[in-house]
Amino acid sequence: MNRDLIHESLAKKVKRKMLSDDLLFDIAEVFKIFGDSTRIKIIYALKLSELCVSDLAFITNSSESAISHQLRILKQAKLVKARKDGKVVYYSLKDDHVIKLFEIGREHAHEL
Amino acid sequence: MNRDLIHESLAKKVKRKMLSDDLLFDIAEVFKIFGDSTRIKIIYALKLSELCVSDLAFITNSSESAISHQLRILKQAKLVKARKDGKVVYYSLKDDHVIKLFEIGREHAHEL
DNA sequence: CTCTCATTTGAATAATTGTTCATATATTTA
DNA sequence: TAAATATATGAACAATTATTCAAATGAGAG
Repeated sequence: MNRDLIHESLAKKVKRKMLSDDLLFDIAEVFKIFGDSTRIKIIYALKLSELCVSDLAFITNSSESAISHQLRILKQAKLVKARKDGKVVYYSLKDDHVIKLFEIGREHAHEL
Repeated sequence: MNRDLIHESLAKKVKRKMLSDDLLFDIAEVFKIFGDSTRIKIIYALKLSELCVSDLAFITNSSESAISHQLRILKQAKLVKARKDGKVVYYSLKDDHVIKLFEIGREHAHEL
């Protein structure tokens, strides 16, 4: 790991220009949220309409518990917001940013 | 999992409009690639310059082996391309799409 | 041809993570 | 108040995955 650098000046220059580890970590975290089939399904469904947990369970063919766990993760990541009405909790996307990220991922997936 | 639907007609309508499981899976796969600190570091470094394995190891403070493993994943996902010159293999980003995705992730991370 | 160097590869390990199951909470209804 | 329903939660389990280490390629230099 500490051998001589092949392109010392270039490598050092790039290293200086790197974003902070913290920021790069946070960026990776954002993508990690999108990197799961169930969550991507939830996001796309919520792009179409505000929905409650059992709707999402039906739409994605998963259990209510699994959906609830994933919604918690999406909420913590500030990608979805919740609205409670009686026993039912309605979820929706937090902002258009989420849709934008989804669409670019979709474009790229389409290119494969 | 098979109880009555709360919003039957809405849920069925959304389910009909869902993208195919295969496509949604592929979209999640794309994001999964970006969802790792080491790979995000590699991507950002390659955004700044074409670099070889040991450059990347130095820049990201990882072992050459770890970088090589991750580069294989990035190459399989068609996010980077390789050019060999003697003993050295130079890596670079495959297209601007990668940068676009990175930048949107960065914007979102910034908002947290 | 042998030595060195850059990279790759495979197996092993450790850590993370998504789902399930059982149970808990909260709210409505009888 | 008790029963029913929608959602949430915690622990356990299985599966995935990133890194490390040792060894193998592959290419240039002596």
